[in-house]
Amino acid sequence: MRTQAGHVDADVLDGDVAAQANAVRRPGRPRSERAEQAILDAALAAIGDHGVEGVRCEDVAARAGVGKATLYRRWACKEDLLIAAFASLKTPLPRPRGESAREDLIAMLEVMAADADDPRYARQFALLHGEGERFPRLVARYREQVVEPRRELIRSVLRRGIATGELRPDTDVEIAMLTLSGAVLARGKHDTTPAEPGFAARVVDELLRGIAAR
Amino acid sequence: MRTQAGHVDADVLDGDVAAQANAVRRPGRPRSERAEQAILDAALAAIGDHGVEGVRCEDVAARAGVGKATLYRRWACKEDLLIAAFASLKTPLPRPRGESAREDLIAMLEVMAADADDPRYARQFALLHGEGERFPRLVARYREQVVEPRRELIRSVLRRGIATGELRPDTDVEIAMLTLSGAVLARGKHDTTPAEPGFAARVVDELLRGIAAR
DNA sequence: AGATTCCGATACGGTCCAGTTTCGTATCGA
DNA sequence: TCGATACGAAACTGGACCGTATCGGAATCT
Repeated sequence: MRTQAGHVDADVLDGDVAAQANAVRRPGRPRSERAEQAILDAALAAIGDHGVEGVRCEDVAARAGVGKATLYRRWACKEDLLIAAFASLKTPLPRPRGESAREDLIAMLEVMAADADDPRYARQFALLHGEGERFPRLVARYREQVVEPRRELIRSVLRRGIATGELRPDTDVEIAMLTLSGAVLARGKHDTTPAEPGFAARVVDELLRGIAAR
Repeated sequence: MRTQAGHVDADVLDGDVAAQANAVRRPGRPRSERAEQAILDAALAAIGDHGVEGVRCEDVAARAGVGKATLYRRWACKEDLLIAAFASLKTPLPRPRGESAREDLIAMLEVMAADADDPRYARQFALLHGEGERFPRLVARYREQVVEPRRELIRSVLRRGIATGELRPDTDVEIAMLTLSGAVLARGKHDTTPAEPGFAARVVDELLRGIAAR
């Protein structure tokens, strides 16, 4: 029993909402909302600098200008903190405008490519490729809340394109989705491809028209 | 000065070759070749189980049925051991048969997809996505010796296909390469796509003919 | 035989770091 | 003002793990 009274697991998921809904105000000095946000921001910065495994709670507290106790009063362990930090990093996906599959896909990939260039996100990719052993709940949550929604959005755009006749009816949606998102993943930050401008459009167009002659 | 006499850095890269070339036989009991191989195998198994960061030298020695001293007599530090372990894991890439770009690409992707399903390899992907901070030399070596050769091979197949007229002359080789290898990367082990049979062929074909209607 | 180097096993020192505790102080409701 | 809780700072505990040292014994050379 590590969490204190009033701090149940749900707080990890959406602490602010639960805190406000929980109208029974506790006596004593209220927790600093500023500190809370500073900790989450510091955690994200630390992830960006040292990777998920490399985050040190002491460092996070120092960056946030906060004592470690303040941190552990809110989250029971490191993984809970990381989960909350990722949850606080909201990336609104572009709503497909629905006019053309091509444009929607380009918009999607542009957002994903921009995210991949943000170190706070780039580190998260490692979670899916072996690093996540120490934080299984974090990995599961990341997949549910970040990876899968994006994939499903791409799938839906592809399906709509098939329905409207813009795309071939025999398109393998799953393969096309993996091809598109994989290109962004493979580009990464690490090699000689620094933030090319038309990257997303070129990927989409190359897949759309195919590279076979004729 | 940690390495012993006769053990220079080159040994880390290709210990066996250097040992045989170094014909000056040292007095005393020779090092066990069996132990050496057992350690490398154990290291690869440990990487597969716990990831690059999760490998414990103590565990590697135990798996190999070897004392830790035997391990440190050969490699000065953990990173050197990991480098040697990766180096010992040779994956012969298929020689492009050159008859058709399509077949060569499929063969390439099949090998890469099979590797991605091997936990000993799968963990390595994490190196490229943030985990490698602690082992910079390992990351550099992995990129040089594993990632780049594969990419270049794909590029060369694409270029040849353009030259023979099988592929469109205005194909963006880099984009196509990222798309193909990215699909393998994105598939990963982690989601609901367990070792599908025709995966590689479907990726290649979808890119070749395009998904746009008409 | 004797010197030398290796072997597996085990104990040890040192560092890093998650999580706890303590302390003096600040902020709330009553 | 009083009780309760929060705050930052810092000390502390305990475990994990890298790398070293030491041991008795084995293999190989001269």
